[in-house]
Amino acid sequence: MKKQKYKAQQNEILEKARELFWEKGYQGTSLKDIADACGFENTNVYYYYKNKEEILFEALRSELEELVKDTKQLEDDIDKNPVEKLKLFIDTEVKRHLGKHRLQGMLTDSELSHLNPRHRRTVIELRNQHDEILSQIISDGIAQGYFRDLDVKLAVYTISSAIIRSRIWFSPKGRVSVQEYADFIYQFSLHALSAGKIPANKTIPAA
Amino acid sequence: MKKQKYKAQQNEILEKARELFWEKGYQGTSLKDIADACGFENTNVYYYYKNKEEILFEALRSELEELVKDTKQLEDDIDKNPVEKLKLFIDTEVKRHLGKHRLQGMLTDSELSHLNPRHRRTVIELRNQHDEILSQIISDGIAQGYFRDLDVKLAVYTISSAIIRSRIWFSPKGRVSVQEYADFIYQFSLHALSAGKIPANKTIPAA
Amino acid sequence: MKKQKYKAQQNEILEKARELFWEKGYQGTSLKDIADACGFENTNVYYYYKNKEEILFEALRSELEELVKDTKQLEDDIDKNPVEKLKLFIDTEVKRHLGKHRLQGMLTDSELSHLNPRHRRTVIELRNQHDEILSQIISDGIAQGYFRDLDVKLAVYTISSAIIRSRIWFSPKGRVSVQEYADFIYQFSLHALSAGKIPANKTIPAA
Amino acid sequence: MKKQKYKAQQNEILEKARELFWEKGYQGTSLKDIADACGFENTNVYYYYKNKEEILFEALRSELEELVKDTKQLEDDIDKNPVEKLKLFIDTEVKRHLGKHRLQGMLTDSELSHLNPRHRRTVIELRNQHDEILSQIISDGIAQGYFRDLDVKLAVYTISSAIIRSRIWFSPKGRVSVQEYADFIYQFSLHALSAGKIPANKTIPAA
DNA sequence: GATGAATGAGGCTTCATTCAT
DNA sequence: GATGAATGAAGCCTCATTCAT
Repeated sequence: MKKQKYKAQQNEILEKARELFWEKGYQGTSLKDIADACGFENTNVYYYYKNKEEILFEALRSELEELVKDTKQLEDDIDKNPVEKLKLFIDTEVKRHLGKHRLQGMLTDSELSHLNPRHRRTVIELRNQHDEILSQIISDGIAQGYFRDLDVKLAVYTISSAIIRSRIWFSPKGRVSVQEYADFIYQFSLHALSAGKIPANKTIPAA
Repeated sequence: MKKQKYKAQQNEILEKARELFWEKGYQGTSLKDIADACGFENTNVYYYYKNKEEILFEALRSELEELVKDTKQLEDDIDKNPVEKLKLFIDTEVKRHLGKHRLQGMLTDSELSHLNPRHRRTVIELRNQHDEILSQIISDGIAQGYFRDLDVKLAVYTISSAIIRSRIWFSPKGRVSVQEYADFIYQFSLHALSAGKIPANKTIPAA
Repeated sequence: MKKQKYKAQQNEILEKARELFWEKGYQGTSLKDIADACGFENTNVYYYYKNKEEILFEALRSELEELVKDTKQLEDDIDKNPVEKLKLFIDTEVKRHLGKHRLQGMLTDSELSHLNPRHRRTVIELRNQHDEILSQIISDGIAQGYFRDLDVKLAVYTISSAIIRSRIWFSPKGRVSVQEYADFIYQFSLHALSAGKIPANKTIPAA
Repeated sequence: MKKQKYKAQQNEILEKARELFWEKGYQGTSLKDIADACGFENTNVYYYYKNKEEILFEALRSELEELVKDTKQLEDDIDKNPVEKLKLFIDTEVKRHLGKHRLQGMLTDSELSHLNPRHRRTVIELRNQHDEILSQIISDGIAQGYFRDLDVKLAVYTISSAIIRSRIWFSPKGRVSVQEYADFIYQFSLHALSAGKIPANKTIPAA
């Protein structure tokens, strides 16, 4: 039971750290910022984490794991066609990134350099797993004639970029809702990928 | 011309700073890093720039100005249709970002917060100018029936995101050349935007 | 009481800082000087004070408050005539400035410019309060015929100047004791102020 | 003739330095401040002075020499009695300090520590000479029965303090003119010094 | 479980000064 | 006579981290 409280504290630190890391970057966030957000002192953080780098690592790892978990199930779902899967994938991702319980992290780019080599490998491995899911969807889509024959890797990057960078300009109070944005990305990607013309059959979900 | 040497040094500092800012971020780059890259001491940088923030500002400003200058001419070009303009726009941008004389910056996102208010306004103004060019192309394309009726602003963000983030994974020595990547983005965007089916007339440039 | 130790450290820093500020001026005193005098490292000072300016402010504020507190009681004392009050005022001030627990500061002049506006206002307000006490004594003395009719403000400045600048040349081991000096200033001022001749009645304290 | 221009430049530097030293203190004034005030570059100052300390020394020395020169003549003037001399001395000093061609310096107190030992000795020697003049006037006054028997040294310090510190609060545009202030100090000092009552004979100059 | 107290590394910046031109 | 270019010392300050309690 003691351990539960310990874990809970760890999680609170992690959550606050994620918010701050996203807002101000890893270097722009001090341990004091994190501790302040949690309502205790600076030094208490060290009771829960070895150092700042470990917090970053846990933040990245846990977020990526959630992302992978959420989308992994699509891989083995044989009841859905690639277009449906694309829609679900994008929906899930966008909501993860922009929705109420928005992921705070995915700072995987520039912040990766602050990880020690072992941690860096772990995170990259997770990111690859994640990319692989979308990759598989697109490959299947091409094989089954839904999508045109294009460079799958580039397509994955392009779609991911749109989703990740949306955080920069998206405002929850803005003109566009999360669902609308998810639909937009879906439609945009679908048109971009689709073979010649978009088959107008009912297996293709409308936005 | 004594001043030329001064300007040259300023430019060298700017260039090195851009590389470092991109690699390690603004906060992750120390003045010592910049000075080391230039081969002189720390403090000599202050002979050329007032402070670190000014270096960031100049880095962002000059790059955005180049970008705007490069694409601005498309705005008034009445000999080209929106599809052609889209291709040229993407080509120019991708090459600027990934090509030999690659821009080092465009850190416009998280680093914007390190600018003082006046500088921030200037940079945002430039970025808006830049976005406006692509925005106009797409609007015209819709009006003229080339593109389907979609949210122009979101489309601009999406395409820009793909281009900007390409820096993260693109490697000059990789499988894909700059031109190939530019073509990919063009095709991807064209399919994403195009009205129902892509009109097969000769005014549409192939990749 | 954990807080007591904290306050004690703050006070030690303040005291050392005051000595150093007086000796070498605000700008001439580095944080390292202060820390060295306290026997710890540079950075530990920031555990107790926000920055150097705050130390200066506290030094000035606390000294002026002591001074005001010491002399404020004279204002409402109806059992003493202005001449007696003048003697007490000068006695108190001189001892504060030169005595065993000598004030280290009163650098109120040139150092005022290093305070931020809010702090500056506070210190000036205190200084005015202080001047007002002597001012009132002299005004009363004139009204009651003890002193000749002169410019009260100039008289306050003149007497204060003599007291404050005494620090520059006064040496505790010198020819003149603190009490002797206080007496001198009193006699000097009394002669300077007194109406025509010094009334030889017993209410006038000898030096 | 060449030398004249050199001297002229030296003097301009000195004058500007004095103004700045007085305004912001020795440490608060940078060589760039001085050079800016003179309209040339930083480094050019070294053509005229060995270093910053030498500028301070020259500033102090030249001012004190002027002061001494102005008042020295009083010493041997046998046509004036001590009271007249006191008036002239105070008049000269106050005008020097506050008048149109106001001395900029007399920073002799805290700034003395920035001088090297040799320079410090020179300045102190000059200051003593200066004090000696006033000292002699007062001594004579006592001997001749004009003044009461008091501690001459303390009297000199007290009067000097009033004059020097007047710079802190005196404003050329204020309520009190320079002449009025000089008169005030004279009257104040005269009353303070005078023997018993002020002899109402015509040898005593009115303010 | 958490705080108090202190430290050392490092960052940005200013500035007196030097040397070449 | 004056500027250009560069440096090294030093200053203020932040911050991750440690250790004792």
